[in-house]
Amino acid sequence: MTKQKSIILEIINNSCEHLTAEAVYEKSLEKLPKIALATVYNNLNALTASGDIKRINMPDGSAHYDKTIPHDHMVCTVCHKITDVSSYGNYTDKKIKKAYEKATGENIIGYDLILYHVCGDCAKKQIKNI
Amino acid sequence: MTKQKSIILEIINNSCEHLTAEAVYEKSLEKLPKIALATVYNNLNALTASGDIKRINMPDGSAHYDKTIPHDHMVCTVCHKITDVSSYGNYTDKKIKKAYEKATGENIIGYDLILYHVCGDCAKKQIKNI
DNA sequence: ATATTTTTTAGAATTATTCTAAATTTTTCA
DNA sequence: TGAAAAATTTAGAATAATTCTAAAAAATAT
Repeated sequence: MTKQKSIILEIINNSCEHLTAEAVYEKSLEKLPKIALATVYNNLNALTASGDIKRINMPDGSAHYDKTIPHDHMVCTVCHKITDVSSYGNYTDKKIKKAYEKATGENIIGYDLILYHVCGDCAKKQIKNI
Repeated sequence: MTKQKSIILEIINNSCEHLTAEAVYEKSLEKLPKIALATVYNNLNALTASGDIKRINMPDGSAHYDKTIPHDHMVCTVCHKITDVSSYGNYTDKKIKKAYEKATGENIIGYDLILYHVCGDCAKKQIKNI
């Protein structure tokens, strides 16, 4: 575990946002002004492979990095804002896994779920434009 | 609806695979030897925007295009093979929407679900390697 | 403490995708 | 129908995200 790697992990674990590689790079520059962008990519890949962080792929193809505390994402189809959604409180995740294990006969290790909605701000704007 | 557009739509609707833009381009060359890669990208974007096809973003960041008949995807975490999973037979999709509408208080328009498993072939190989 | 291995750095290279401007095709409607 | 307008296609240049390379630095093992 190098300085670079631990700072990158810390940045992701301390952020409430869903950072892109570029954004992680910019934040890491504040702590390590000499860090290379390639190092950020290396470590994001390594941390994703080891399961310490999670990569989420947005519908527009952009990659964001996230903590591993299990949760789902809800994306506004208009402005693309990402909101975290707990997948725990209601045990939905266990239900989903069970339903799909039954349907497929496979052992479901995990899943990624991205929900789509129109956020409050965009809904307001849409009403105005009618 | 141009020749190019309709051929691209046909390729995606007649394929059982999950084609990348490049793969769609190669298939379309068989029918239209002069088609430009940019035309393929233009039309994939247009068809996605109009809802005639669907773009799926794999965990490794690669984009694949798919028919719009609603279904989910199961990806092998070892070889990344994609398998279609019906989301209809068991009404799971309605249940998922309802559960998350209750949890978030939002109107859920839709969702993308990617399930992870280890496929039969990879499971066999893993056993051998122990 | 020295050798070996791993990681970092900086910049070049690659890949996927988008942009641009001219040519072509399609659509509009007089 | 046929000219004008609008939209699409083409080819290639441009861009952006990511990976690769080779040397330097840091970490780890002996």
